[in-house]
Amino acid sequence: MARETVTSQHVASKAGVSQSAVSRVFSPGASASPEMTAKVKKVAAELGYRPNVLARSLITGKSKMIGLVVAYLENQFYPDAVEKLSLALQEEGYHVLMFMTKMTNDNVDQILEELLDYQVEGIVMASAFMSENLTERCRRAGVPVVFFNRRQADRALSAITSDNINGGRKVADFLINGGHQRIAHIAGWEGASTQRDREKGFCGELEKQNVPLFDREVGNYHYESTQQAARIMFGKKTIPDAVFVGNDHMALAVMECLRHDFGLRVPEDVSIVGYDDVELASWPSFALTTIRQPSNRMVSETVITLLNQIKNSTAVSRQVEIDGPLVIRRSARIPRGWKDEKL
Amino acid sequence: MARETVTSQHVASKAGVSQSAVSRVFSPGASASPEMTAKVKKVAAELGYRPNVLARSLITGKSKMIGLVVAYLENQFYPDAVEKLSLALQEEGYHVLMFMTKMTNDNVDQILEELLDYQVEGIVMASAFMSENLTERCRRAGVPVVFFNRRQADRALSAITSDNINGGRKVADFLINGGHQRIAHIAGWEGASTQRDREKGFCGELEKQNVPLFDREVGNYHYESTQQAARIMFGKKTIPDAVFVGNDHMALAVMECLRHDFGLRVPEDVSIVGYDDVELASWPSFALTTIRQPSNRMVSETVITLLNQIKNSTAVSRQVEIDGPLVIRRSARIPRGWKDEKL
DNA sequence: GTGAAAGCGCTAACAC
DNA sequence: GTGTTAGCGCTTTCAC
Repeated sequence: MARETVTSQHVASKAGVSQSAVSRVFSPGASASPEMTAKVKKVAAELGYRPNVLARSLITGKSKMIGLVVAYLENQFYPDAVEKLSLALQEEGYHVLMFMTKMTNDNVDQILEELLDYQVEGIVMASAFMSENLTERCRRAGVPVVFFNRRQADRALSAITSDNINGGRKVADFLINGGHQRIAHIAGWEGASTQRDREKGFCGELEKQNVPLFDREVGNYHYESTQQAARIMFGKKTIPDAVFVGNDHMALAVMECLRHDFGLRVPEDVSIVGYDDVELASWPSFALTTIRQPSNRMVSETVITLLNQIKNSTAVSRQVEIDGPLVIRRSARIPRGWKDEKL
Repeated sequence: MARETVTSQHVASKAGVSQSAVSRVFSPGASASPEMTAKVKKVAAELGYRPNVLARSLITGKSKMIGLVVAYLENQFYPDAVEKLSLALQEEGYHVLMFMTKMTNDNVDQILEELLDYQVEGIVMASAFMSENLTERCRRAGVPVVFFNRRQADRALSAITSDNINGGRKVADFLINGGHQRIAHIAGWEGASTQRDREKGFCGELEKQNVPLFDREVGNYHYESTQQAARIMFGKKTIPDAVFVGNDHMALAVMECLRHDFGLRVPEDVSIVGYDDVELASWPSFALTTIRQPSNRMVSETVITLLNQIKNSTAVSRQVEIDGPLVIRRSARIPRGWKDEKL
């Protein structure tokens, strides 16, 4: 396995032209005559030459790489988003340098330093948190950051989310109108803005309509912890007749637990509402009523925002909140005469 | 957002040392006195200097990047594997440049060229196919390729899979012993070695035990196509009493279809067996009997194989097949007196 | 142990 | 349009 790198110099010598001529032939904007182009491309093909992107990056200052930081792929919403994001960026000529991290911000800082070391032109943070210190570094390095499905307090940072507050509000209204008496909440990780906003909207609407929150547990976005939370909540003497769960992934865990551990029926005994509208939510076994997060639009807004900031360093940061509809299926009792437009 | 790059030269001037001294301080193996190290690190921290990995790569020939090509993240097995692979490579100081592709090999060739342009040190192909032409280019470029969950005909290429033939065989034996009379198969994409091997083992064992294959359809690893396949198979006058489905993702699609479209019970009316043992398979709603693909071991073998070939260019390619157990749950009738060891 | 100098493979002025 | 020249930011001889 001899690493026999073919350089532009090799092509140049063999074609009897200058090295920079070869460079021009492979540079989209540069000027080269048809004959030159033909001759060089021919020799390049023979030798199997392709420009070294790293060397190019060094000089242009454009690596054409985007750093993607993602915390966990367990929740189907993320693989789906990662796939779409990756394809969209490829479409634009960018490539994704991917980093996994844990939800807690232990090693995020280190990971981000590494990303910057690779001279990425932009960073997408999906379900991960970033310290003040780091955001400052990114700013100084001129590397724009877009948060996907998370807000940061810092308005100087771009963030693309669904309208989580309004989503939570919709769920509360829907459940109250469904005549539920004991409405509970199982929360995701409280460090996430997504969770805080959904709960804020949800509880705000309950309060507004003078309905107390019957019970509350935390599932931390994990299947096991969520089932444990459900076992505590439904192991009590009086149990909720409706639960708003912080996302679909947890909502499904709750449904599994209620049906199989407690023999409860959904929605006859308990109504369940989730958030995200992942693929699984539509499976007939679950038919989960949920708020849709429009991942297509979230991804395209992310790409637009990021590329805009990359290309135009004076571009201002954006906080985009995309409204998502309540998708009514069978996991929650439907209010009489309910019209979707009501929301 | 001024892109104010801090170079080793800046640090050198401010610290009053040579540029190469700064380089040495940041090069793991190089020799620098404690005082020098302290002085340089101090100034570097003040300036926020970090070495430019791209420039380093250009000279060392080591980009510390691994290309990962993945076809679809819909099947939970892959996000799980990608997460593990990414973490394992990060552990070893490598980073993942990720490319999404379509299952058909339309644009894989182009994507691979782009990967090579980025000077990746190795490539992991997960659920994607690679043309002869490209494998040759990778060989010439000295970039080792490891196939994950796919074999290639070319023995010069490394491949890590589970023992799919034996897995298929186990399923057939299990179903026959369960007293099933009409055993069918719903296949994944026939272009995948994984599919061919599983079916080969499955049909081979049926034949050996003189049991005919009752019916066969193709689901192409997609939810929709699989449900369509199931509708055809179960829309006939006589239907199977057992189906081996090409992977869990499809098996779950079949279960949903049987239960909700046909009102059939699993396993009382039809036994279902899948392949992979994804997280979902263990959910009580499905309790899917399946062959486990040990993703942890598959990932670690992938990393070992790849890094070994990177570090030692004379390292020979490996084809690793990891045996996975039959995980017996409730989706398929269990033979009387069945002992796991039998397999 | 440290500095000077060369050069990784390429792009981008600059003359012609 | 094309060749010449000068670097991008770094590692790596090579003297000292």
